[in-house]
Amino acid sequence: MLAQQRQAAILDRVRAAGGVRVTELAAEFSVSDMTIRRDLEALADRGLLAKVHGGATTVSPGSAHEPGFTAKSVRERGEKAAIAMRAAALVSPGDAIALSAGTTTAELAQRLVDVPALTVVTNSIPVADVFYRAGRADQTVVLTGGTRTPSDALVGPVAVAAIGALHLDMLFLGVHGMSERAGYTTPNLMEADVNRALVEAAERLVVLADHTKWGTVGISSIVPLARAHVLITDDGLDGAARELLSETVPELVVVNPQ
Amino acid sequence: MLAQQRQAAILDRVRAAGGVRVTELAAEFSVSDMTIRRDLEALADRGLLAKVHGGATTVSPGSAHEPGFTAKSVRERGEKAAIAMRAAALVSPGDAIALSAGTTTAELAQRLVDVPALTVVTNSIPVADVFYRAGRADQTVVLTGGTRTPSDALVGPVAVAAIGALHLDMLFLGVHGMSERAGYTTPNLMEADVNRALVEAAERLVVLADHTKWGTVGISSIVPLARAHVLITDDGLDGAARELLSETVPELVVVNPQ
DNA sequence: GCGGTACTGTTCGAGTGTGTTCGAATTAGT
DNA sequence: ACTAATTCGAACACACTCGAACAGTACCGC
Repeated sequence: MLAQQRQAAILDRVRAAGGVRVTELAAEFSVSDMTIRRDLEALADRGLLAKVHGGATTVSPGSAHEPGFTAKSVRERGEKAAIAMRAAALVSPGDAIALSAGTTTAELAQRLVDVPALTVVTNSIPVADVFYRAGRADQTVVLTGGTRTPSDALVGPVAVAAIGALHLDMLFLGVHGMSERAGYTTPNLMEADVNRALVEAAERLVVLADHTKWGTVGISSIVPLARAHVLITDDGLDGAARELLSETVPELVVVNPQ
Repeated sequence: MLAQQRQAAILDRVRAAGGVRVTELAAEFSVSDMTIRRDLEALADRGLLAKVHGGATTVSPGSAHEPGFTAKSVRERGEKAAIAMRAAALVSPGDAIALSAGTTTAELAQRLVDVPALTVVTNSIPVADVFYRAGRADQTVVLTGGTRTPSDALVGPVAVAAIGALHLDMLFLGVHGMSERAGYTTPNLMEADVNRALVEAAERLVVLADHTKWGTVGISSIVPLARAHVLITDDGLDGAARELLSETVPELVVVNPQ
């Protein structure tokens, strides 16, 4: 494989998943850690991604509000991966599902590309990209319309209207915060609108939220905690929160990242 | 084997695999590395691939197979540029316009990123990308929803419905073929639907078509020739066609590339 | 025959990419 | 707060790749 191709592939992965680890990439491409570091450095020099300890993340251009991909997000990748893995188990061949925008759902998308006859609706360009690149003829990917946010989500009345005409088996919703009072929240008003439309369009709501989301409150509420049918989180969640959630959400799934 | 044939074969391989190594090709065609390098250089000079250390890759890894992107199309690049330049002159600050999918409209998009307060509706991910990368706060870019075609256009009922709710000053429509009998055509049934919806949503229709489109008939008609308010083409168009078009289309603009 | 042109192969010094080692820096665990 | 485990980047060695220059071959028109 050419160095150039490897770098392009790395960039794709960063864009799709929000972050990558050096060791992961080294194993995947069968090269040394040093080579991956040099690739990341080259890409970072061109401003295409941001190097952080342990790997790299997408460069978040001036989006101070969006709790963007900092070094932290690379560390949390293990948790997100575990959550995504568990969520993927809920999907069966032939299902029609929706995926919201977010790094966790992008991670989930990568684990769903092999599910036969899947229909996927999403407002996230990176998520749509994951399926598109897989190029399976038996899968249908519908991108909602709308205007683009800094995090590559499509929002606005066009997106809401497009979703309103659809009906789906299941929605996998990635959120930026969850709390007892505010429910599931996001830092973007328009994105909350779209997410609410997705919730309405889906039979079942599966929320994906690692433990760091607990206590975080974004400016805009999507739906109350109890509206989710399933909440998948990780075991970093403290006991009190776990108890509260297990009483509020019909099905609370706590995964153990390794 | 002729050098020409070898270069064509190399191009095929690059397109199919996304990238090739010099040493691989040298072994396959039983020629020296130097010869392969010279082939790659010749192809790169024509913009058909990108040379990288160790081999070559497709010029834009990610954007899929452009139809008939042969050596000929390089000459057409100047024509497309001239057409796009002329089309850009029709746009004023504050306009709300639509751009269909296609290479010519993508070219036009690049010339519109500096127009203040522009609102752009498009079903082409690459076109949306052009504006998004420019990142002007005073411009609004709306991507229609839908499923993705191999040429990165969004099509289907979702796209048609999204467009149905919008009203625009002007549509710039790139077509794959035009003929007296079939009108403006495209090779993709679903894309024709979307294009027709765009035509309905726009006050004025500006068709962009270089002279090679004349006589080409795609499987699906969009609208008759006379439906366009303006047709912009280049001076490679033969006299008979030019006469016919000038009698059919309200305004025929023939640009001169260079 | 001759000269011209296009294509190819060889040689060689410079450039580029990769893996390894190792000490410093950062992070995780208790 | 301290220690153990990762991770980082600089430096080096090695292999591969590059392009320029030169030389050889084949084909063409005259």
